[in-house]
Amino acid sequence: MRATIYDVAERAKVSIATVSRVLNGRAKVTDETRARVMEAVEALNYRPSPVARGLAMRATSVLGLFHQNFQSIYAAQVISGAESEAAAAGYALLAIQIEGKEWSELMRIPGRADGVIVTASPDNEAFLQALAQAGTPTVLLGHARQDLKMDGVVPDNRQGTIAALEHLIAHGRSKIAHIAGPESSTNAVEREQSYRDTMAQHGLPVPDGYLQHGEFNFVTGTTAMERLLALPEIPDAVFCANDMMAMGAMQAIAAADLRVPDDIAVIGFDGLEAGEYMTPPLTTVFQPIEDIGREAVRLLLWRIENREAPVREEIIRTQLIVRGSCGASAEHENL
Amino acid sequence: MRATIYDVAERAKVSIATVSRVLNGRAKVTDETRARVMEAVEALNYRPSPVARGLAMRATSVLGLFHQNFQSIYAAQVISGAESEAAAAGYALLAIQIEGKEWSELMRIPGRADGVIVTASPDNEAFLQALAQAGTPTVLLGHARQDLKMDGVVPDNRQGTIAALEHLIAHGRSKIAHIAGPESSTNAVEREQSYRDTMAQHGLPVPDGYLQHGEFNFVTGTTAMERLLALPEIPDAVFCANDMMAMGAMQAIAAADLRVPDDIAVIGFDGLEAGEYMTPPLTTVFQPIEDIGREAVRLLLWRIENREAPVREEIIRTQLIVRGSCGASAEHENL
DNA sequence: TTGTCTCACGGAAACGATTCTGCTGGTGTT
DNA sequence: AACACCAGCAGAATCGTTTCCGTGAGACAA
Repeated sequence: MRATIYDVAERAKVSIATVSRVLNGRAKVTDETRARVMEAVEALNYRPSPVARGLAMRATSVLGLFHQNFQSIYAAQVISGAESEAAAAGYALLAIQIEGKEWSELMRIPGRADGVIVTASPDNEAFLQALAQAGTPTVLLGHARQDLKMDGVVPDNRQGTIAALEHLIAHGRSKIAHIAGPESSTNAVEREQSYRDTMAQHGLPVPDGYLQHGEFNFVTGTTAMERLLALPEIPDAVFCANDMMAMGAMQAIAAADLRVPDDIAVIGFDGLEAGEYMTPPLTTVFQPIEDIGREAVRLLLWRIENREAPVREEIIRTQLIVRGSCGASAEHENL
Repeated sequence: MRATIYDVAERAKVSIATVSRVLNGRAKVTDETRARVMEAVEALNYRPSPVARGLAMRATSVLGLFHQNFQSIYAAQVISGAESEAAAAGYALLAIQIEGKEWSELMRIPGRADGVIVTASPDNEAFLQALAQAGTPTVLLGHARQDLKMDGVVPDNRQGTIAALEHLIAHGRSKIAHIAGPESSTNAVEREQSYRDTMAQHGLPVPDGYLQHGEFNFVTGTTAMERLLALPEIPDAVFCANDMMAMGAMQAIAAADLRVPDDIAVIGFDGLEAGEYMTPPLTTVFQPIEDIGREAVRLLLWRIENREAPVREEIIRTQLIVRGSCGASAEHENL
């Protein structure tokens, strides 16, 4: 079996309290005793039990990350950023997919973690309520919630959407459609609303059918675009709520023997690496997804230390990256 | 604070032992006492502490998943499959990126988990040795290791590679290049070796430069393809060690004003959804990545129950999916 | 009635850490 | 020489469970 603190104490001829002190450096210990303890630790290959420590300290050094499901490059990047940041602070990361689980099932996690990060979504409301009631420190991937005392990390969807649309408008497009994401995504909802607002503000119409919905993946981008292409008046630009759908849309446009950007301009949202290598390269609203994961962890760790501090919301800036697919890249300008 | 088992016992007027019995159903309890206990549990919103339980039972109901890094759709799918399967069995999943960490740092995880899944790689050797020495139940994403008593889950790289190459050969291609993955991936190494073997077996040459290496992502697929296109004799087919690089290669081919599959046939490996929607659709060796994650968890849970059983290796079958990019799709045949 | 057996349940000892409290012996002051 | 003081360490309580062992009460046979 694994060596325990008792084994170490016995070998070093000290009490377990002293072993603990040496390992945590929380109190004065003679150099000589320290050396004896360290020797025993090495010899026995001792590693403190995180579980026992967790019980004694009422803290697990574990964070939980909840997201609808993990089968996307978006989720992968959030996890990657969050895990790096957590590990750097000595925390481990539990990854949990929300989809297909009852909230009561999800509530078995808080007992294992010191805090959790949860993607905001109307679907999660019951779960969030339970978390709030349990007093689990929680950071939302989405807007902060004063009522639940939960902090938030959220990309600037509105600003990003406005940048994309105004860029299209400035370059002469006016029949601009939108392929939105699912209603379960607060980001998608916000981008959709910003699309409506911005179009209205510029006096541009949103004809029937110009607002299509997808599921943030390639194939629903394609099918949504196909619906747009079946409209009586085909749009001259499409703003997509994420890059995967934008790539799917480009595929549908090519399949219809139309050209991007000449016939239809396309702009995505995310800034995925793959978009850069499309033909033409995808213009996109970049959001640093890994940084969002990192920032969520930072905020959560801060919250764990400052339980009573007022709710915080971190807004992550987005940035329009102009490439070929919107018909206004540097190369195009030079033609 | 959270209610403990003592609070429940007090309210139900029973001992904590009885509360434990009721909750775990391990012994006979009167219906009447059971009801009293359950009432108290509800009223106090009691949830047993997984940490205390873990200490008492010497089991955490947590599994660890280690992978080089999580910034790929491949990693996302492994995590997704593993998490689903683990959750179904009542386990939670810790996700840990190996890259950038010392093995001693990684060894802080085993104490938190009942077992771990690790992607096999020469880079991880020291870590694997430490895991074996610690006696942590371990399943490799790769070949089983008799010497370390670790089970393995591995796709049939050889069979998949042979299927892809023989398909190309059967359709008249003979100047077949290979874009391999990094040496840190045992899957990549196996595919590369199988490529050499199969080419040799068919008496086909592998000229200088026909073997290029990438890093399993889009951009290195593009650059590797560019190197192939700069060769004195351009290949008439490229077999890529994964789909992302294959898509990158197609991009490079298009940029050189050559046509897929007419000038150069392309086959990938993975079966990613996105490949289906390329132009032309990507022919690929499909491997069920999520199932690999699932199977690894199943194997690990079995191993935890059967510590002394002989080492097992699960081989996951791959399947060639013929689409447009190899020049032999059904549509093409019908021309 | 007495003894035996079984069924429900209570008591208490783990599990492996942290940490509060208090003891001991050496140093410094007067 | 007497005392206070402090540094360094040991003892023991504690965290919240599970589970072994034991006990009292009731059922049943003798």
